[in-house]
Amino acid sequence: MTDKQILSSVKDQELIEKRRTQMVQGAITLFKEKGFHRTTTREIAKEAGFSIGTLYEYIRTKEDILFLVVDSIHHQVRDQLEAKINLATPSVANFVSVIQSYFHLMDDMQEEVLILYQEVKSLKKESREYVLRKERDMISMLERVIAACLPDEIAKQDVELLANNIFVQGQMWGFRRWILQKQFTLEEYIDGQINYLLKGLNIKAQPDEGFTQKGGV
Amino acid sequence: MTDKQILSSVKDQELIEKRRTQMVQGAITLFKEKGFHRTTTREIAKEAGFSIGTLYEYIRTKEDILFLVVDSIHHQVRDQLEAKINLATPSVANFVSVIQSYFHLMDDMQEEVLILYQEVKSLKKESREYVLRKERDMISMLERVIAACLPDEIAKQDVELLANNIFVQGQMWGFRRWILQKQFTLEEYIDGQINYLLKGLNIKAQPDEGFTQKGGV
Amino acid sequence: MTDKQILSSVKDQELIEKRRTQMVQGAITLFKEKGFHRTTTREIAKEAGFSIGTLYEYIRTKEDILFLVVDSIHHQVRDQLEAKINLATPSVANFVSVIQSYFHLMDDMQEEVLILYQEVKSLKKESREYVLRKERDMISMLERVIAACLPDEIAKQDVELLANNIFVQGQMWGFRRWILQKQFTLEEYIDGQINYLLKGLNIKAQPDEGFTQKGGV
Amino acid sequence: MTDKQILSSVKDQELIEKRRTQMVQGAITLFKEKGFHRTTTREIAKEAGFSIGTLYEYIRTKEDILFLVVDSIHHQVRDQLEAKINLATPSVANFVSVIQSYFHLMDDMQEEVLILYQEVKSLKKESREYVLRKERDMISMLERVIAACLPDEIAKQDVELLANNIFVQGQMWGFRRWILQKQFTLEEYIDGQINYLLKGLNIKAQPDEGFTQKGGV
DNA sequence: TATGAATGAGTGTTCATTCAT
DNA sequence: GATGAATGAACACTCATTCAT
Repeated sequence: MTDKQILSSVKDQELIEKRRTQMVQGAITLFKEKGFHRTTTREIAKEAGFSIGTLYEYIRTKEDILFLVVDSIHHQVRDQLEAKINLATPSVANFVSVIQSYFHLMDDMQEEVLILYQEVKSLKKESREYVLRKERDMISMLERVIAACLPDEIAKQDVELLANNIFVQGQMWGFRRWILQKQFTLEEYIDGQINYLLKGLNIKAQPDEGFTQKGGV
Repeated sequence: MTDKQILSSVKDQELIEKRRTQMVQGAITLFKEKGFHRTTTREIAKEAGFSIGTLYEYIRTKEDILFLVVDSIHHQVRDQLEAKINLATPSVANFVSVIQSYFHLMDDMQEEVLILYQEVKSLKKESREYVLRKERDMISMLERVIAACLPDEIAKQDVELLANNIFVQGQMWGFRRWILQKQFTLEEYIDGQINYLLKGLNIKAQPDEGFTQKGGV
Repeated sequence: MTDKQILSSVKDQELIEKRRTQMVQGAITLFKEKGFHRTTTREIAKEAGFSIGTLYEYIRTKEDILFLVVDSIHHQVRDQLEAKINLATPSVANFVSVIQSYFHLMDDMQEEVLILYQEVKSLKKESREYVLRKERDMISMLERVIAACLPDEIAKQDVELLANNIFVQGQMWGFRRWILQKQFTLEEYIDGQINYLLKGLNIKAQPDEGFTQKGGV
Repeated sequence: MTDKQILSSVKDQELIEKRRTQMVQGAITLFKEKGFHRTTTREIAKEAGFSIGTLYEYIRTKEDILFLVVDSIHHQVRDQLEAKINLATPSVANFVSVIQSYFHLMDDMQEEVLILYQEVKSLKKESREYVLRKERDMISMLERVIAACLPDEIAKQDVELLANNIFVQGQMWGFRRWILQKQFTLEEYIDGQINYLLKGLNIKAQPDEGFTQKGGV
């Protein structure tokens, strides 16, 4: 549904998907290093493994690449987060576990998230709005988890604020790594944040164990 | 101390300061609109009120301008925040008041803070580290306020985490305005955040009033 | 005889003719709109109803298409003009009628003639000379009509000049339409031109009627 | 008054004029050879004697160059023609002399006139209309000459037709040179055309001399 | 000190043409 | 014979930076 918006001269849908995946992977690699503006379409083509002419068979403008990249990152985050959410038997432990997974995910995708933050404003209005809508969806996912697991304790507006805070605290681990990652290990950071969250909600944390799952996400 | 790092062909220190102030103001105006990469040195010179030749008498490269801009924004934030901090008689109310001031400040400087977030990575390593050091200073200010006003209740690592959270929550109001400012007024946002902070610290909020000062920052 | 000069990978002569006809029709449509240089081979293929690969099975270069187009236009003009010429019983009325037919033809083919004028110089020397030879043939046709119908009154060089003038005045109706077609109807234009022609030749025009045939060409 | 429409980053008006003159001369040289589309902006810059960057200080787009070229050619033709027109004591001889001058001028400027014919359609609507208006002015000049010198003999619509015919016959000498210049010398061509003109107007040509001035234009 | 014209490497993008399937 | 994905040379245009005045 996404990719249809980006026009391609090539007709074979599978090929389009394959080439765009290559393109996006190459672009992400380069954007991490040098950002969108300092990266050349030629460099992206080379990194993706095909010629500049071929690149432009699958997109119309450089901005299209940025859109595909941003969209792809969102998809990854969303899909992986969704996989962690199981609201069959909602509970505080359930909530905690989702938050932990989300923080680990943000750890894995630090640099991708940085791209999101730094380059979204380079998109044209329409694409930007599309992307922001996607982000709202992700926050909604967190809201649903909160509402399901902590049902009676918290007003609608508080749910929203909480979801936003969690969302940003996860991203913060990555885009403020130069300070946070000197002061905390990931586990410490997660424990600390969850601790405050629960206390702020007047929920008792289990006293004798950290919240952090041991095995990573 | 800052400006000495940026070389200028001009000798007159006062003049340097004056021209750079013009230049930075022009640049900020333009960066808000179009970001660093899409803004031309010519445009900056024009906006500043002098010629491109003159511009280059006071800097060496376009990146120098970005550095000056980022540095200037930091200074502004820092100075205004410092003015709000009075630790003569530390108290919870005192802490709350500083946080409120900081949030109002972040509201005023939304777009400047956006520049910080989106363009710092365009600085060369050395400048970037300089800028990040400045940011650390600001977080330290918050840490000092926390440590002074809430002395016994909170471990060192928690202070750090808290300071970072507050710092980012303030910035978040601006750079996530497209979602937050649809859901909350500034006062609601501030009240909500402070509420959680204090509850997370097991401090009772005064029951019969919002925390928000009425008269703006 | 023409098409043999343009090489094709395909052997079947009928197919060649069919495909080239499609190609030429598509190309003319596009050239009218945007000219030769602004029209893409891809666009021509699409307009012709087959793929770019197929297009190149029937020609060698883009210029070949232009040649085919120009040649085709010439053929059309020539064939239609030839059909109007009947020198069995030559007379002034006969002459007038041919001229009228020619002017009507030029009216019908305004845009095609424009292509001739604007793009012939884009042909390589050899093709250009071929095309110009064809044009000379058409002028010769006019010369023959003049010589046959107005035999005694006019020297050889004058015949040539006259033929050229008539030829250009016909084209002029199309390629200067932005001015002529505001000032004259086609009938007025034809009458006017023929009037001068005959007076310049000291031939009396029939006093009580316009020369213009009523039923178009 | 013309050039103001083409924006330049350079402020010095004299310099603009100088550089644009260089540019236009270089461009004309190249357009004669290869036409507008096959000529590169870099080639124009080189031919003009400056860098591609400098070229773009004086224009915005390649089309601007074409406009300047077309406008310059028109100016030249117009100015030179105007210099030949002296209607103080109008007479048939006067008329003949202007026509002769015009034909000689068209001979001198054959290739420039070709550019006019072949490239005007590459201009955007607005510029094209501006150029066509200029051309109408030139035809008006011819109309005025005709009306002044041959006052009683010819209706308004006939004046218009005549002016257009003369105008095109002049240009035709150049853009149909491959045929005309094989059949006629310039003098023969001029004599022939004027001869028909006058006969068509029932004016007696002086019997014992050609009309052609001996000394060229 | 101030100016602004000059520079040219670099960028996004196009498009005629090829060739494996 | 037909297809259309791949190619890369070529192009118009930009912009940070310099330097003579």
